Amino acid sequence: MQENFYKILVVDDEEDIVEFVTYNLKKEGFQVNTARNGREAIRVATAFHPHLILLDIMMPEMDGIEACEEIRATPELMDTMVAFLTARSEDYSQIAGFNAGADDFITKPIRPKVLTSRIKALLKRHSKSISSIEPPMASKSDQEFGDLFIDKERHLIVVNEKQIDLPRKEFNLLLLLTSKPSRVFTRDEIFDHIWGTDVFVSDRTIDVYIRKIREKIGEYRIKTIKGVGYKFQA
Amino acid sequence: MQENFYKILVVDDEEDIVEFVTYNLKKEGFQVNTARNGREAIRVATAFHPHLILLDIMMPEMDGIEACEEIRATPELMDTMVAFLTARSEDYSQIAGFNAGADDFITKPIRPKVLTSRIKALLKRHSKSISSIEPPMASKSDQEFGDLFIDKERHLIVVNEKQIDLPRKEFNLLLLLTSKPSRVFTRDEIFDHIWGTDVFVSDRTIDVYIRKIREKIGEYRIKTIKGVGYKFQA
DNA sequence: ACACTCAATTAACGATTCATTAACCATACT
DNA sequence: AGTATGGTTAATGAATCGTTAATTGAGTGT
Repeated sequence: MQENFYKILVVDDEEDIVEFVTYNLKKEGFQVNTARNGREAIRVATAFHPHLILLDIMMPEMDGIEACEEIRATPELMDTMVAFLTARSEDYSQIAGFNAGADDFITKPIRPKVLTSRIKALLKRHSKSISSIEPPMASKSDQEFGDLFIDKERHLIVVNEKQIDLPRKEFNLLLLLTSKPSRVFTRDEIFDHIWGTDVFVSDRTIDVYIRKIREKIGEYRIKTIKGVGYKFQA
Repeated sequence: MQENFYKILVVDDEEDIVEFVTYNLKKEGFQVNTARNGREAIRVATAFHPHLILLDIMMPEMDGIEACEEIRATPELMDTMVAFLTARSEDYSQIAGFNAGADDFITKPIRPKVLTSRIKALLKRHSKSISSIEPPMASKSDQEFGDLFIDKERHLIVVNEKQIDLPRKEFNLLLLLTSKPSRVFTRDEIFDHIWGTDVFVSDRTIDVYIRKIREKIGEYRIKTIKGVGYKFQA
């Protein structure tokens, strides 16, 4: 299964859980988006068109059951699967969940292994029943280096399970360096790649970006080769 | 550099660009051939045996990345350099180019001056042998001498499985000596290649660098030929 | 149209590393 | 022994990089 084709929307009001789940899904190569409550989930889902929505039941604003019902009532989200995240104790909610149109339940506490294998099984089952799933486009999967993930689609990185947004230039520069780890990129190459041959910026500009990136991903990852350039090490 | 010795293959599906680039390269005395897509490029390249292929990324039939991969997998084209023509950094596809084995990239819009100077630098680097000395021994692959590896791309050497960084001048000097093992390089030759003919440095400078290199790679590897120069032995 | 925010860049200075030289030592050859 | 050449170390000078803060400018929302 080419995971990076599949899009998953994670919905929970607890930031910790969202991050934890997102982290683990991304590590498996899924495209992930998040929402904090049911209402937000609907909004994001209609734009993001996920294959699967992981939905917490208890949430402010609009709870999971309601959200699921609305999703099921939305034609564009017809083929979207919904799996509820529930605490083990609240099994009573499962009944309501299935009635609302859930495809599966995943119980907290969440074990990464269980989560991903469950999701893969779900998606596999689903894709068989749906004819319209296209082969994944060749889009290069997100890169991963130890505890650093680079998510091109969402234009952010994940360091130590924390999402960090990078401005465009920082992101492009990081992307360039990581495109071939250990390779030394000269300042000229960097200028060409990020600014192009017809733009001239000060010498110190690159240093400043390197500084900002190092602040965010850790000092040791980008190495300076004096008189030559910079390289990223995995 | 004897430009009319070098053969360049220009590959792009946009007629305008091909003509523009071809015109400028011919004006500089290069032999130029063209192709309109990746598949054609492979075909022409195997017959034309260019020193350098300028490859657009986005093309019908077979894109630049694929073409590059195939070129890299073709033994006869082992020593051919590949430079991608790419739009600016916003398009991430170019970054895949490095992984496909690109030697360089040139960003559009193309400026004739930049284009030709870049190409000359590339060809010079490639025929990595030093201008006056010897026929270009091609392979740009890393060099290996017993337990000494020289990795140009990462700008480091590996001795006894230990990675050691060399400052620029040390690195260049080592590269010069190893470019033709056992050949004796006179002090004058070393000066010419490392410093150029217009810079004058003290006599002892070379000795100091030799000392530093010997410290790092072992004493026995660089031999002094008194009254003549130095040579590296594999 | 306004302020507000933040990315992008530059400016100014500090810090580090590299390159080079100076000064002296060692060796080989005549 | 004397001279020429190379070797070694430490000190100086030069180039390059790092850092912080300030400035500019584009975009966003009111």
